[in-house]
Amino acid sequence: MFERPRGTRDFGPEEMAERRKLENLLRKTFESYGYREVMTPTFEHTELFVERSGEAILEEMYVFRDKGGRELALRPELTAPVMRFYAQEMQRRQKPLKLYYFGQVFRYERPQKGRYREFWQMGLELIGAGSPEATAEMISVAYDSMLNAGLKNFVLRIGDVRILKDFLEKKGMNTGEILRAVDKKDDDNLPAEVRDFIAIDDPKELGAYGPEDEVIRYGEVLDILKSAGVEYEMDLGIARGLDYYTGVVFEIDAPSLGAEKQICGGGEYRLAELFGAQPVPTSGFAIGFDRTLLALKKEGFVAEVPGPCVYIIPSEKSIAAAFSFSRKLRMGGMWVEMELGRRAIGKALKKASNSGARYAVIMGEDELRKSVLSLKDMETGDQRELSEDELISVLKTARQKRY
RNA sequence: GCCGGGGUGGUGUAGCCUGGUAGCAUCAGGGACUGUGGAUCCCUUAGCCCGGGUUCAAAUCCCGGCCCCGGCCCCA
Repeated sequence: MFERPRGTRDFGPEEMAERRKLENLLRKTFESYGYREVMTPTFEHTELFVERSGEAILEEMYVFRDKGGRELALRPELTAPVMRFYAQEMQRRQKPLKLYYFGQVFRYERPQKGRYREFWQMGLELIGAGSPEATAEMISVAYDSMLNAGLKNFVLRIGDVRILKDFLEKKGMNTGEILRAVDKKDDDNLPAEVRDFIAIDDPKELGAYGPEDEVIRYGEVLDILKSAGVEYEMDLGIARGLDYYTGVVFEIDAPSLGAEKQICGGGEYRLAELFGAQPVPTSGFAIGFDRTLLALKKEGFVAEVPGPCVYIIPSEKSIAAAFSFSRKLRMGGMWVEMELGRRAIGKALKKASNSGARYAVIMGEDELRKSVLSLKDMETGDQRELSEDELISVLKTARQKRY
């Protein structure tokens, strides 16, 4: 027997129903804000990701050399590919350009709950709009995504790395170590003044800090969101690892997930230049699809498993007729199952019942003699004999109601 | 990369400490029920993660590997 490679998963029909349901809820939210989907390759030149994130990520990527000697990597994230796509082919599109994506990404890390080597991200890039309202809107897409997905227990935190870094620089403490401790809220390893700074929870108290224009922008973003009813916490301790974030940043946590609780992260960044495009204000975020689903399932998220509209049970003599009748119904868009195992009627009805079928149609010897079909309502148990046309109209009505 | 827990039919589990016939439930297939479903009863298929060691004998004890789970590190 073969085993799955470490950190990968198989998804059965029930799980796929859940995944598609969440995917559709998120897509609808993104599209309600005018984002349009793009897709990029699953692998890229390794250099693309190194350029974006630094040499260190080589350790955490699936990298390989192809037969032509090219250095390639399975994508570990989608912002760089999308920005590469933008730089290459979409620079002259009308701004703001709103792009979203959904796809799997790969990271060579030690798997644990909510952390896999192949996982899915849905995210967006807002290109060519840097106003406070643009950023506020981008954040509210993420917030609404969680609301529309039905997630109850989540926390949106909003910070600003430009203000944070300005503060730390002025104190001469802008080191990676401090940044990590800040990001982790590791109070024991933080100087008191840093602790006090990241504890500020009202933008009005930022007057004494700088840069002034950024403090104003940050406050505006927060005001807009607040007046729109978006619930958030101010958190200047969000460092978001990378250098290319330029201003407002945010994260969403699902506390129920434990160690791997971050389900969304993003902010304002500068990346276009890195890929050879004209400088353009950009922001975006990525939702960890799998973690979001895990959090939802802890709250009872389920995908309804639909059953067929009709289950058709032929006798041996009516197989051909049943086959073509089934096809006729399917052409009308109906979900139709025909008994394929030549089971006795009792067994076939049990099958029909287990499949969740609304109706069963029996095309047996008796029906054949009388030139009728028997329609059995699987919920009430009622059964009556109808002509083919009558049956079709009953099924069409039922379908409009429920299917 | 580090620390800890675990891996028994498709699924969920008992057995492991104290070595000696792998048990239960569920699902699936079939039958009781020769034209009427969800009940009941019966039958069948199917299992000790992999490799090595100790032993007369290993699911059980020991070592290594693989995989899963919780945490640390990392987290674009």
